Amino acid sequence: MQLATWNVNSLAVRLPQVLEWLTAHPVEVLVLQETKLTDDKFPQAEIEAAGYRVQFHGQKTYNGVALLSRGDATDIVRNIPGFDDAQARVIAGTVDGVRTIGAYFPNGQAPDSDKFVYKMRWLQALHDWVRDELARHPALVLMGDFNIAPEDCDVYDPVAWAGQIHCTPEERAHFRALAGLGLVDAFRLFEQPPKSWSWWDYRNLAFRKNQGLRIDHILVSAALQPRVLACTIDKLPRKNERPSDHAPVVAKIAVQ
DNA sequence: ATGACTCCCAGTGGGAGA
Repeated sequence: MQLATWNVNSLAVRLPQVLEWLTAHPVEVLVLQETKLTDDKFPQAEIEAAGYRVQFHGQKTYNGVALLSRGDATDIVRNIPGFDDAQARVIAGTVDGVRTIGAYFPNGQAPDSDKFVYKMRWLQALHDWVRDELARHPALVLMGDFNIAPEDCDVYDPVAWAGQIHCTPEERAHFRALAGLGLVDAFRLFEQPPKSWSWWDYRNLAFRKNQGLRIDHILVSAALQPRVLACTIDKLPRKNERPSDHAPVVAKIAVQ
């Protein structure tokens, strides 16, 4: 089975691209971030017409997440239980025996900002919740827009980005803490082309110059790791006429 | 270079994203 994550930066704008991508890549699971739609405006009928079930959790203007699946998704959770949050950032469900968590991690804006403080609180709450989820569901995938570049090799200019948002030691420590729960970065299980990014700034011809960051990730639990067959970033949608600034990340997992 | 682009809600500009 294939699972994918994609920050679409407005599903209202990107729905045609998502449907086109699903036709070419009929993955079993796709989680979306930054849908930017309240639930009453979510394009449920169009997605179901494409052969997917869908769960969603959105709000006006910002954030918003969705879980698309071929099979039934059960035990749906919206946002982090016990963490009071006005922002719609998490959707989880169990599909084909795999506990699937789709998340839009806070951006954090700048290390000295209130938004960074929120990002740290959110990361701690996510960590504690995922630890509990793993105890209940050994086969687990945590994927989405992490807004963290875990290593310098995930940054096109690590010197310029040193200490900047997405690259601070605090954010990277949180990423390692998630790994410490027994989760592994599926992308790094395989040899990858150097300068592999999942996001490129809209500005300054960044995509054409391949100046980007790898901040969208698929983390798999230890129980699932032996079943991971591949993990790739699909740059093609970034070449569309009106692209999201993020590209989809796809993992292939052997069916038991 | 406190920029650049895109989205949203707004309303002929500004916040946020990363």
